[in-house]
Amino acid sequence: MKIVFMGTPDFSVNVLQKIHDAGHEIGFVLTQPDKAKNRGKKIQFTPVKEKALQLGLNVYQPEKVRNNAEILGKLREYNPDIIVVVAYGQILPKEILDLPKYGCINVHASLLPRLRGASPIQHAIVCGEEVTGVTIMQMSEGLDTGDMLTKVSTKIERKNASQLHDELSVLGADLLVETLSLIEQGKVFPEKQDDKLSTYTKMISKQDGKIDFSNSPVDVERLVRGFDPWPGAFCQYQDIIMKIWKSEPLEVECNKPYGEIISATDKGIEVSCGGKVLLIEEIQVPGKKRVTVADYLRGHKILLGEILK
RNA sequence: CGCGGGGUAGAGCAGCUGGUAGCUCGUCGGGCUCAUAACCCGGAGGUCACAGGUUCAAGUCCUGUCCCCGCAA
Repeated sequence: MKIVFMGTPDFSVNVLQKIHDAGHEIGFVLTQPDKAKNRGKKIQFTPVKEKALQLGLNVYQPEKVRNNAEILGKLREYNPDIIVVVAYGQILPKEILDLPKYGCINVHASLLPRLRGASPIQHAIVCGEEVTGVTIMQMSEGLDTGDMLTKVSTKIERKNASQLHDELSVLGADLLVETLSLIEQGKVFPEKQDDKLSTYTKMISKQDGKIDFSNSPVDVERLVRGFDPWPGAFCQYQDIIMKIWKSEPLEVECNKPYGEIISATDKGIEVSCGGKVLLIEEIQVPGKKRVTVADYLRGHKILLGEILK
């Protein structure tokens, strides 16, 4: 098929690669404009741009696709059979959605209609879902509201966001390629989403990683896992920010003030949390790398009775 | 040139105003013990990121480079 690809972050890269590997013709690629990022504010290409250039594809990076005559012109000129959108980061106007023969399809990292929106992977974990997956849908004007074409699911178990992200990226890429051939053969059967069952996820901000020790240890552990590697779950110990990367909820009653440090051994830091106990096993302080609590204790002290907040 | 912390034994850290490196753990050997992540004795292990410079002498001061990380975006 003649395809135009739109995507931006790492999650999209696998999909682009596999479409290419499957032998489809990719007319060009749209990705977000390069931005000054990270330490030093260096201009960085988006992951999709990196991959597209490596594959020898044309790349365009419009600030806005809406009301963009140039992009619309290029699309009309190329006349793709279908547009594949994976975490592009811009809302497509109706004139683009309706342009290709098969319209626009989107790879979304959740089992729709659950977890629509910007951060389905992280929130699948944070919200305590047991199963999540990828849905390929026909795009419509609403946010992740289009008809569903195909799905694949996986158990979350104790995966963190990074692991789940990588897994869903691969599953999604394979599913998309499969879906493309189903579309070609006319074998897809669009299914409407039941809006009553829908949930939405908003964009994550740094502050969302702040731990509230009045919540249950199970919830806190999910936050830790769901926000690994970004933005990370954190709290304050004395005057430093302490990130928590691994933890374990303990089924132990505890009536100490929320956040109070009960013990600190090579096994971890036990902290009062929502009436029970959370065992903190891996931490990070500013300027340093992630370390196990055992390692941290080799060179630092953790004062019992201090309150994490 | 966004702000800042850091690179010292396998791991985590200390080392003040310069004088050939120390702590905890691990590791190896021995001892004690019914036994141990316990305890005792002893040992190995470090070009102090890299390259220059200042100095009688630099991990410790100066300059440059590389790498890691927190914040901010």
